[in-house]
Amino acid sequence: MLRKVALPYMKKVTIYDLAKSLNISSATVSRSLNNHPSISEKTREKVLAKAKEVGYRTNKFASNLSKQQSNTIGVIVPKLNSYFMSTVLSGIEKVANDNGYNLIISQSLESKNKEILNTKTLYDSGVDALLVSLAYETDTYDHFMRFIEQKIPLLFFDRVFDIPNCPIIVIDNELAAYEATEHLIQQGCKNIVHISGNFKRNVYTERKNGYKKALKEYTGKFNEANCVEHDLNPENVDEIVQFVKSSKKKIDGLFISSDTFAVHCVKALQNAGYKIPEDIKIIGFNNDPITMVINPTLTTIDYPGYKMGVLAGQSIINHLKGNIDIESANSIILKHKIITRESTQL
Amino acid sequence: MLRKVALPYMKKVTIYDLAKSLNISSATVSRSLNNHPSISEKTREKVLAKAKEVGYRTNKFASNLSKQQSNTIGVIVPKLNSYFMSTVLSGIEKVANDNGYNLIISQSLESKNKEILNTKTLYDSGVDALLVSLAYETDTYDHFMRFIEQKIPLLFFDRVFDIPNCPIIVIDNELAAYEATEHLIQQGCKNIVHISGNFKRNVYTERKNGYKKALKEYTGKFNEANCVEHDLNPENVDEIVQFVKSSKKKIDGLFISSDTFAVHCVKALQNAGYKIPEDIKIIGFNNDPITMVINPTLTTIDYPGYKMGVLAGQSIINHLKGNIDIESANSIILKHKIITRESTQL
DNA sequence: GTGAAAGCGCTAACAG
DNA sequence: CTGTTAGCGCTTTCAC
Repeated sequence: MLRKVALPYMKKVTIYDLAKSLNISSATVSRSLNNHPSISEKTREKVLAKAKEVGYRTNKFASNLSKQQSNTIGVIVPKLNSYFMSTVLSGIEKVANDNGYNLIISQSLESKNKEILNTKTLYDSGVDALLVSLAYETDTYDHFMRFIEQKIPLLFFDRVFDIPNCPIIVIDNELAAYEATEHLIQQGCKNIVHISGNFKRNVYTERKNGYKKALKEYTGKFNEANCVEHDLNPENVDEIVQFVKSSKKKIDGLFISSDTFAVHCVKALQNAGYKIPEDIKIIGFNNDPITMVINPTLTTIDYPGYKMGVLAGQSIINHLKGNIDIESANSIILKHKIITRESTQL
Repeated sequence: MLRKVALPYMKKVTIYDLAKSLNISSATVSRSLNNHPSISEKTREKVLAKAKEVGYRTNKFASNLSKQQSNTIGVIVPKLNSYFMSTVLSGIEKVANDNGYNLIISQSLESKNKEILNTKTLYDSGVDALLVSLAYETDTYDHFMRFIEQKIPLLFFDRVFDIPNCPIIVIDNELAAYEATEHLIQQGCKNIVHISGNFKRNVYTERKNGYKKALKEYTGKFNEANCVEHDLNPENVDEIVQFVKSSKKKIDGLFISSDTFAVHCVKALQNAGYKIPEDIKIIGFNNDPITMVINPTLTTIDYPGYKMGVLAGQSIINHLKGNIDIESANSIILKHKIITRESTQL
């Protein structure tokens, strides 16, 4: 049987109710509730006590409507369910919550269109600020201009755009990639292949650059064909095995831009008869927990997700609270760290 | 240099502006914008066109204040950054977004107090409905009563309470555990130990029951001491190794309530000289992707996280939209599936 | 230190 | 089909 759901019925208590029962004005109640300086300690306490007694809860909509701000922060991420992203989110949530902000989280699912939609929704929802990590596909930033025009703080993290005056939080991907490649070279690899994501995204191009730089510096040689742009989808891991197999020059090193994908590569290559690290040395990226339980354990780049989230949250909240050093806020570069494990060492 | 951040300056356009520039009333504008049936196609189009032209965006606060509803759904989860939870969230987000709902997500971090706080915040934020998966610690449900009293739809998923009239979405943990244990028995295990989380939580007690049931049915014996209550924190995996080592009767089977922890157990036991599955057979729970890349691949119970999220979202939205079969809505039990892999088979 | 009153932008009952 | 109008609950000048 289908029927309409009953609606709330318990009468909500408003500041007027409080005012009436205390014989004061609603304005005084409001001020007391908000710790306005020009209110006597006595009345404030009276109000607070009464409020507590009757279970008063402030109506955010009325308050937001009046104040024209929402105390919520919007977040757009490519995917919720990746170790890295959920860790970042966890950090953002922590500081947001500690500072009395709500979070509205949405995922672009790597689609530019969805990202644009998310952007609209969050704008309409009246978020006070927006935190975003870009979708694979996104190659323009018109949809963010609305926020910039309205001076709604906008911050990119990890997968970022370089928009003037728009702060970003990243790691030094180029340097990290340089170190990863350097490590492989030092381990004796003579033919290192780099497997990465969509080169539209800063993180992947920068890593490619680092890879290239290390190669040039150490060997003087760099072969564009050794940079594989891939969707990093585990289902397509066979393409990598094929690539390795069919290479004329024996491949003995793999620098892969994602731990999860790297781990699948390890598996697939082992199944194809390759020994890791004897035949091929492999280094991943992210320091996903998975890297420690696989066999062999995976050398990787530690990438501080939680910290990135915390910093993103803090920066934007500082910004919102108005106390920010504008000059220095434009970008934060977090430290990464190479973690050497069995997959690159004999 | 520190200074206040500039505030928005672009004039917002309201329905009054639209009304004026079209020489109609604001009510008509409002109706047009909301596709009210009793509005002529002509005016509606006129309004919509104008709205688009001037970049009108509805003010949610005013609308919510007036309608007394927010179009947002609150979610409380123990942790954002677990494979399972982020997958569930991904599912919830998908349907919420498709149906024009926003999501406010918060994490309890397994703490009852934080959960209570989250509960308050979300209530104050005026969520239309609440989706929750309980913290480890939570053992009372007073903090949810507010929602029930106010008839704000409340739904639990995965880690649930049995509150009258409160729908839940779960899997049949007992049956799943039964099957897991049965599988180990059939593989020849004579002394199976169960390692699980806090037995306060339904998911863990139910699994324990299933384990017990299978043992009783097949062997007639059940030993309480073989049920290990553990925090499932990888850092404490040594405790398990110790437990196994010091057992008088040789342990040859392990049913572990969490894949991530199981994987760490596999590693630690291997390091301690045990062969998996030769010495000890191990089965996990969740079908986390990690199970497929570890060596040996881990037998586990497939646990449909994304689907759970989608269903949770759909149920609650159906509820909100008023078209729900109240009688049948009280619980949804999703199908699980045992996935046998190398860790339990010779 | 406190009160009166004018909004904030939208919705919905009522009237026509 | 459209307009008038009274809120929704809170904030914030402007007086006193």
